[in-house]
Amino acid sequence: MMEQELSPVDRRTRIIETSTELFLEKGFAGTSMSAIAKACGITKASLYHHFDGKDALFIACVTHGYTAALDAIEGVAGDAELTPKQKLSDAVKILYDITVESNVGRMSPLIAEVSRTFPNVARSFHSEYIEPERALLWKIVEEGIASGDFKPVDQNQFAHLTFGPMVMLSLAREMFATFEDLDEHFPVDELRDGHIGVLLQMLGSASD
Amino acid sequence: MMEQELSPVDRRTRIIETSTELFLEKGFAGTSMSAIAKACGITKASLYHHFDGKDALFIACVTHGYTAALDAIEGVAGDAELTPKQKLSDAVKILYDITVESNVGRMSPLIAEVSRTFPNVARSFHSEYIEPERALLWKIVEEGIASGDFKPVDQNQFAHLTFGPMVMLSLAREMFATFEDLDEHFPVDELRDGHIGVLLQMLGSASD
DNA sequence: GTCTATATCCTGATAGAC
DNA sequence: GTCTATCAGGATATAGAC
Repeated sequence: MMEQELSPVDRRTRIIETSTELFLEKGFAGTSMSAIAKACGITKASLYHHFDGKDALFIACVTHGYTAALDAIEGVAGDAELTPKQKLSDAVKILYDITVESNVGRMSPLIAEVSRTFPNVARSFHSEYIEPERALLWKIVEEGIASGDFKPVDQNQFAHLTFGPMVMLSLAREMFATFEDLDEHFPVDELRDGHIGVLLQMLGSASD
Repeated sequence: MMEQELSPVDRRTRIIETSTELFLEKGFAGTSMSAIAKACGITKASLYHHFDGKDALFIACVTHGYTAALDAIEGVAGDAELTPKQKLSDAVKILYDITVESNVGRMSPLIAEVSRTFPNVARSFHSEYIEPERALLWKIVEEGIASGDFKPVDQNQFAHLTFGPMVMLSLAREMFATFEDLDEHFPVDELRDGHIGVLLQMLGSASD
């Protein structure tokens, strides 16, 4: 099968995905437009045809994938077939996937890097991604409290203890990405499942 | 009082502290040697007299402060006057201080940024800082388990749930450093105290 | 130890042909 | 939309006087 011609939007998406990889590897300032162009197989001038500049490209990278990630959690939160306990368990599993594995989730150190230079990037990351994510999770907990499945907890405290471990795991796996024994030091599935157990215990819904 | 002459080692320390601030603000690649020299009130050439290059300076910044941070926790872990519960509570408080407020703790996004370029920096951060920190905390928990004050828990799981929230808090406060309502979104003391409560609950030592 | 001056390379970004 | 060629500025790093 021969190489398919790409539509403009697909080509833009390809550039975004390629440059996101590079940003994640070398940081924002450490990734040059030349390097991105080369990785995309085009010249710098062509790259500048698609994006107004490095800042605009970076912002596109950060924004890309917000909705897909949020939709995944929304799918669980809105599933009428599931009990609150199942919803929470499934939602946290998806959040681990998003935070630890996906590009959106792995972006946090990059946001920190540019937070002073592009405060608006941090703002949008917070309002368009972090806040909706927290709200979706909290919706599940609130429902469980209302139905009597969960006992009342403080919202900020619960978010702190839910997102904290998975964010650290994501950060640690970026920091120590070159370790050959990364999975031994930071095993995602094992830590995630134990974490879910503790959260259900907190909500007074520990054992079956 | 007139400006005191600085010893060579103090001058080096001053450069390290000044450049650490800049690295934290703009990242590694985003901070130039010119900017560092200017902030230190010397020229680039003088800066290169003290450090072999940007890499060496950065590594000095990361390494600087390991011991001071670890000594603080060791002081609590070794205090014979305290009960295991008090030790744990005090240690976590100190860990919050270190992780959220101190330069060493705030370095994580920087390590992530350079993790592929300088894998040895990540290695040393892990072996000289992260691992000793985990070991000191675990020593407290083990003692509590041995004395019957705490019930047995899994080491990795406990570390995941202890360090996770504080690391995320540190990262979030870096990411959203420009927010005027930062303390409202991420209040350190409140989240920390609630977190300690949950940890003690996990260890079966919840209420007095 | 600090300076001025400079070397060398790479950066983000653009002009204009095809 | 992609290319070659080019710009002005900034990057790391060094040479050599004081």
